[in-house]
Amino acid sequence: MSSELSAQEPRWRRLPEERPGQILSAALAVFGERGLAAARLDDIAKRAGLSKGTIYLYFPNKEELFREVVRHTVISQLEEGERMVSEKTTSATATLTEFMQRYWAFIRSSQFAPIFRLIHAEIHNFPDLARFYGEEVVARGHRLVSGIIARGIASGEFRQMDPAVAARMLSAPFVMHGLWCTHRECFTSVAKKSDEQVLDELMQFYLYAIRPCDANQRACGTVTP
Amino acid sequence: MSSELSAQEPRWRRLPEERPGQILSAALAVFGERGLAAARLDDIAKRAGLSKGTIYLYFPNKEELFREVVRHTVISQLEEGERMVSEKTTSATATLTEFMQRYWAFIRSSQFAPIFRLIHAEIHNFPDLARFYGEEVVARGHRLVSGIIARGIASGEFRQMDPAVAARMLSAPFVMHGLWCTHRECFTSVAKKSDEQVLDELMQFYLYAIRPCDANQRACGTVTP
DNA sequence: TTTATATTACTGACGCGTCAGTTATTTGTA
DNA sequence: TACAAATAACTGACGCGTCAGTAATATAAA
Repeated sequence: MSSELSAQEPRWRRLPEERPGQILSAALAVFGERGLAAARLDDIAKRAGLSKGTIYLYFPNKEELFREVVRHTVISQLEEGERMVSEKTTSATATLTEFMQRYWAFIRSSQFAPIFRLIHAEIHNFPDLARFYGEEVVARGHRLVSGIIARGIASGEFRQMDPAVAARMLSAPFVMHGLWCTHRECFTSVAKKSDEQVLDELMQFYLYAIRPCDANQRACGTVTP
Repeated sequence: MSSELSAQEPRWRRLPEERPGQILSAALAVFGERGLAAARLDDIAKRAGLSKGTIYLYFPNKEELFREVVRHTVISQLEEGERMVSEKTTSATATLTEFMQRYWAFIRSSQFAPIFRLIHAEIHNFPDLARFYGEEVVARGHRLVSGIIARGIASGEFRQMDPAVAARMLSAPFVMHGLWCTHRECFTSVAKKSDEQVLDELMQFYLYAIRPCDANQRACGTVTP
């Protein structure tokens, strides 16, 4: 009924190496759209091009699959971040500029928004994952930025300030603008802006916010000890 | 069997005026914790101190209850915001400072985080609600800030810049820090900070970011047309 | 032929929504 | 004021659909 003459294309192939990855990325997509509870394993299976039973060959249950989706995605992002870090030692401003460009690209990638949504949606039910994310991703990212900022302060490129605070003040608008841009149809504030424009606005605003107040560098902004 | 001597305390009272509000606030709490799909109507009923059937006397189904929760909460917040706006006409800086204090209080209230979570979690399933939120709350808030900023630019209190951009750059870090502070146990970056400290950091950073570059006011930051 | 891999068909728990029945309150009547 | 009768508000058990998870079966590879 299905295939007319079908030169015996096998109905399916054994791909035990690739399955976990296929399942995880399909699951990320479906979880990201529907949320954990409303996501159906049948939909994940269909999206991954296999059947529901197969998922249970690789993951013990839905909850553990969810955990693995988050861990896997977050960790792969971390590793990508690591690569970004081990870089040249130009001026702090140049380093920061490049960091912001890459950070924005990461935030606008297809992985960021769903993971953000999932973690915040399930923060009560999976406090361990949220903790892991908060420490291994958010705090870690903040520490990375902190380092650049501290270097810039020392060199006189940036004004005197708490680098940890400065890191949060960079991260926060990037993340929020990422969310807004992911749903431009809802958030009219960024509806007519391109990603490049938004990045530009973010960079200009931030660089102004951390620059020394006068050319010949003396501490002026209030310093948080 | 149940009540020993019980001077016939009635098992329940007829409160048709108050029921919708009770149900809505219980629903906000449960939806906020569990998400739409995982929330049980029995739990909402229990929390509101009544039975599941009663909910269906006031709301046609779970989905419509959800819509009403979002609309009701968002609108009541809007009205509170309106009241805040119709205020004195002091300097733009003073107005902005007071706005930031109230904005932070609102973001740290018990209503903000669950609503934010719900809207972002269900953005695919309830695009109408998300749109409503994006336009009637986010964009509207941004317009409000825009106005203050524009006034400050005109008076020379703030540097030359696009007020719409400035509004987003205020909103974004406030919202993100609100989320982080709501889950301090996960986000170590703000774990040891009090709400007041965080607000202080936000205000100082932002006010520095929008102040004119030199005392005798000339445009200096790059201006986005 | 054997085994690992995958599919299909099935089961059982769970929760939404319903509605027959119960309880509080109001209204009519003495 | 007392006490039915009528009505409005509310309850909770149950039907029914929907999946998560499992068992039985099929197919590819070795």
